[in-house]
Amino acid sequence: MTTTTDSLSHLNPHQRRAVEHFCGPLLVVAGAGSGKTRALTYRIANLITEHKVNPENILAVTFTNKAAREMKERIQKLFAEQMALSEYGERYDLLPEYDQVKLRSKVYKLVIKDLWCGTFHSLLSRILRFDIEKYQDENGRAWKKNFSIFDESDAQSLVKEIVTKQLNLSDKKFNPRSVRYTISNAKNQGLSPKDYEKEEPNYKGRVIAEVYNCYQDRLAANNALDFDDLILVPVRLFQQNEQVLGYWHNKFRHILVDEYQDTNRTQYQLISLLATYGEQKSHWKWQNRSVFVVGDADQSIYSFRMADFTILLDFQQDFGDGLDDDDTRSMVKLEENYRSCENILQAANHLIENNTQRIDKVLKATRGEGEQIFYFKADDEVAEANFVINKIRSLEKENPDINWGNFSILYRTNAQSRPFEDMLVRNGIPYTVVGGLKFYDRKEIKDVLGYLRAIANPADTVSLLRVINTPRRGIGKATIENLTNAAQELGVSLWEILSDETSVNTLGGRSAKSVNNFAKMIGRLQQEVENLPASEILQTVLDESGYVQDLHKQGNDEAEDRIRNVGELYNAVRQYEEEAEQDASLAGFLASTALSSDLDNVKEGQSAVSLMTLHSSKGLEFPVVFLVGLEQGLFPNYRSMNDPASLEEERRLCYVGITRAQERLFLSHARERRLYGTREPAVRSQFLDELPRELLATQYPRSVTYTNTGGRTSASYNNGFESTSSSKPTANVNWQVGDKVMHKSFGAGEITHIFGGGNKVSVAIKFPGLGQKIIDPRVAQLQKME
DNA sequence: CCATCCTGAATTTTT
DNA sequence: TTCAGGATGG
Ligand SMILES: Nc1ncnc2c1ncn2[C@@H]1O[C@H](COP(=O)(O)OP(=O)(O)OP(=O)(O)O)[C@@H](O)[C@H]1O
Repeated sequence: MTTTTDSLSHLNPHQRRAVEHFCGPLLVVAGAGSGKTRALTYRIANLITEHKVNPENILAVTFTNKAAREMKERIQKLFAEQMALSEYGERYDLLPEYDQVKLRSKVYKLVIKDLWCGTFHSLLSRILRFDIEKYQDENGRAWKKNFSIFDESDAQSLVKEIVTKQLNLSDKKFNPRSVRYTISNAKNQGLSPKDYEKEEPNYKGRVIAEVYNCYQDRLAANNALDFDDLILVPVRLFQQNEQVLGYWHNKFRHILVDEYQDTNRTQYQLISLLATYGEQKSHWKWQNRSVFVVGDADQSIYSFRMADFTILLDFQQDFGDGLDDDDTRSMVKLEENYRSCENILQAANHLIENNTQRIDKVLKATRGEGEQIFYFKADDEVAEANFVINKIRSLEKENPDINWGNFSILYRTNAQSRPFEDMLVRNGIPYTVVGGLKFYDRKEIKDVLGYLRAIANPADTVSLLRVINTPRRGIGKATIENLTNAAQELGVSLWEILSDETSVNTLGGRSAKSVNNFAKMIGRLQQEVENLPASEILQTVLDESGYVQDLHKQGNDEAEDRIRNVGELYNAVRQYEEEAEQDASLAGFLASTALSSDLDNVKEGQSAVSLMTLHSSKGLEFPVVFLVGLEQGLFPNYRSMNDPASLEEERRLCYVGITRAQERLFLSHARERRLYGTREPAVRSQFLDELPRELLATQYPRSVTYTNTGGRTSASYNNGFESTSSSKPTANVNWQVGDKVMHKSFGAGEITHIFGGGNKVSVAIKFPGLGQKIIDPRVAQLQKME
């Protein structure tokens, strides 16, 4: 028995059909947790072993870099397991560590290295490093292969500058953020500035088209692309250059796309071009070629970024045989859920049925009923956090085989993480927040990357301006303006002025010397970019720019932090060089930083509670999930409540959240929430009412935790649907030294002393991280923990 | 040229 | 509440 058939035993018959699919189009549709991603992963392995497909002919698109990494690891493991049997006649996990490593690295060289597996953005940036110089846009703009990738804040600053400085418009009327958003949407629909103007033939439309046009000019002048270009440029390039398309069409014989419901029109076009060579359907050739997509329309949650789940619904017509479900050979449905306990699954299924824009699906449970879903109503966001962290503590304590990494807290907006973080810190529980401020978005990191970008891509004026006087070198606004103006007058890049000593001497005034020194440093490194490894370039930048020195001089905690972060960046470069699958160049590293998301830092198996938005949680799973902030206006978000389609997307988001849970699900909301510093009353989310009541518990069926001897449980655990009176002092309890207690604002602690007796008791409690406090249990709300 | 204080806007979601 | 960007004064 070969291992392929062995691994097929990890699949149900429908999955197996998907996995064994060889040529032609195939759509796998199924609800959450039905093993779509697993099917896709196994199919890659199966193509290679059973059908002898060369890994370099496979293109696998995932939604996040993390998903790509995990998929590659999974495939690596599958092959290592297979080779362990064939070469050692032994199960992989029984081999000594040394042989495991040897096998893994062998598999890496043989299979993984050549596999093109990543997000649309990272895969296409790789393609562009090869071929972008063959591209020209409709205005003759062109790019070189050392292009920079501008992140969202670069893009927004550019738009702002164009609106206010170049076109002298009011940024009140043309808010740079929303203009940038509009441009981004246009690009994601494949519209050029001219196309956009045709679509919006009014004043505003004309202005935005004008900004868009200038924006593209500026990008090109900087030899830079934004995120949207990474998709759009390849599509245009493929459309205008048959040879280039031919090369990639020929290379990628088998294309696989995960989370297909969240692709947009340009991404779809790209897949379509690669798979069909842009030919009419009647000319398509499927010999040794396939398109395999998996998705779930009910989990489409990225329409704000122009994702369009009708692309998934249309797959059968676009690529498939278009036959109905009973006769089709180009679609497989998976109907068993392997992730969640039945209660959780039922709640999710019930909720999503409230959507009208959907096709009904079957999703059956394979796991037991599980515990009831627990619903909690808190007084405010602090009490909500308190509830969640208490629960986490007690579950962790009760179950020896549960660790912090099994918990996740999911919310609608990043801003909600704060109270949970505070409470986790207080309790000394390790946690990771995904999203919010990304590592590569920190000021010090962006500064240092600014140097690297200016070195890799001299045309990158944005980066040059960022670092020319960071740290301060006495190059002021006036000087910079002089230099920039000169560049503009001459129609050359800023760098061409900077790098010419004479020009700088003429224009630079008193700071000419500083400018020349700066330019020499950058120039020297530009010469070395081809010869030196990226880490060495970074090291030189750090030594010569004075950046770290300047931080040392500041000497405060914040500066210390920054220095450490810069050190982290150095490690990241080193790691990149070591793993350097493909493109070990500085430009390659810079691309990876621009495209990295915060999720990528969350390593499997690290024992820390995860906090993230519902959007970030897509595709993940956790034994215990807390879905928090279920309030009207927050979730569903008020910006989505007036439009039925948007409301349905919010509901899908809720569906995604619920279906992340494997064993336990806790839902919570607050009656009052701080917003911009003021307290606002909050109403429970309609989504709570859309769940089947009988599945929700508001108090524990088996009284495990939190029961006071005095009978009544703490106020918040009463009939949760009624309003609760929760500021009730603690009931009469016999306190003892050593008791573990929970305080409303200080969190968990342990009693170290008892003072007085009878009615006049006060207790000393030691709170981790807060020290010892003396508290009157009749005033404070104190709960005894089992 | 640079540090500090003050004002007003911001929170939907992200590759 | 937090933070970026502008005004102000050294
Ligand atoms: N045939 C199977 N037998 C047992 N467990 C399975 C099987 N297929 C998948 N699983 C498990 O079920 C869980 C969900 O699988 P997977 O992530 O592939 O589902 P999915 O459909 O991609 O989910 P989502 O829609 O949420 O992205 C995983 O833990 C996976 O290991």
